Amino acid sequence: MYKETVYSAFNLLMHYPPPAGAGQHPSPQPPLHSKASQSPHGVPQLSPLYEHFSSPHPTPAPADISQKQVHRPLQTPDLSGFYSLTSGSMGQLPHTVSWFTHPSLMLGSSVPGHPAAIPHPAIVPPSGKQELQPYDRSLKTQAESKAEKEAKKPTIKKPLNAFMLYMKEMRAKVIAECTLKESAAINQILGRRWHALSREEQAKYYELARKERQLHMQLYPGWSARDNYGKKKRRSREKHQESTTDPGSPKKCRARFGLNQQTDWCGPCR
DNA sequence: CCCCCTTTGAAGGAA
DNA sequence: TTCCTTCAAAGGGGG
Repeated sequence: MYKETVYSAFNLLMHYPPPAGAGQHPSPQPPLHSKASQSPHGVPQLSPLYEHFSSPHPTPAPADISQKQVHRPLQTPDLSGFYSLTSGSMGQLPHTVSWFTHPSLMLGSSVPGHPAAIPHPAIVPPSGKQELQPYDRSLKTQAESKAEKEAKKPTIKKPLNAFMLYMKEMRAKVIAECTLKESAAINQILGRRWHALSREEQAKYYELARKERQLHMQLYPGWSARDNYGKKKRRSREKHQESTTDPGSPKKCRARFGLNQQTDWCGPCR
């Protein structure tokens, strides 16, 4: 059933491409959920994409989809459109960064008892593991059961941003080139390469990320990034404090030295 | 077993 | 409006 929702959302997007000019600027796209009105590049923000989901398309607006999307009629997936989008209009991005393969958006059937029921990769149990066999439930209080039920609620992951999509695509290549395996080191390289990309090249990923966010919002209308706060164990605040000797990340370093985050290199961190 | 590291960007809350 | 915090992915390292 979820698949149909994905296909529907996908078809929706195919019918309602980004506004004219979208994707021509590599600047981050306007937040779909909110608030900021200016991109880090200083490029005027595009209008919210919700506008493109209004009539005349018969598909209900996001607010209408809430809680009722599973009842939407099945739509035939338009795979030709999908492939043309990912390998054509979106450049040479591999399918690994497509909506259908991106774990946070790749949906499986979650219909209970359905023979083909496959858990949704984006909706993962908090532990990421299968549940153990229940022990004596009679020993649990109602409050405990409630708390446990709450804790076991599946997690809907955040949609990937442009850089995350870029990382997903380029990681294997960097690993092959550098024979490195540590993700921290790989990510540093990817961060530098990201800044070395032209705006046109980055635009592909910003556009893809925008569509990811849009589809995510379609699929989970009431979802908030805040929902996942606290689900990860975080390191102590003390460790987050910057030391005077450690230059920190290039981002922080640029901020400290008053450099442009988008165009300036951070010498000490390079 | 599970958190840390490391990156950028999005989002939300506080000031 | 600005600043800060958290979380998305990834997988080796280390407690």
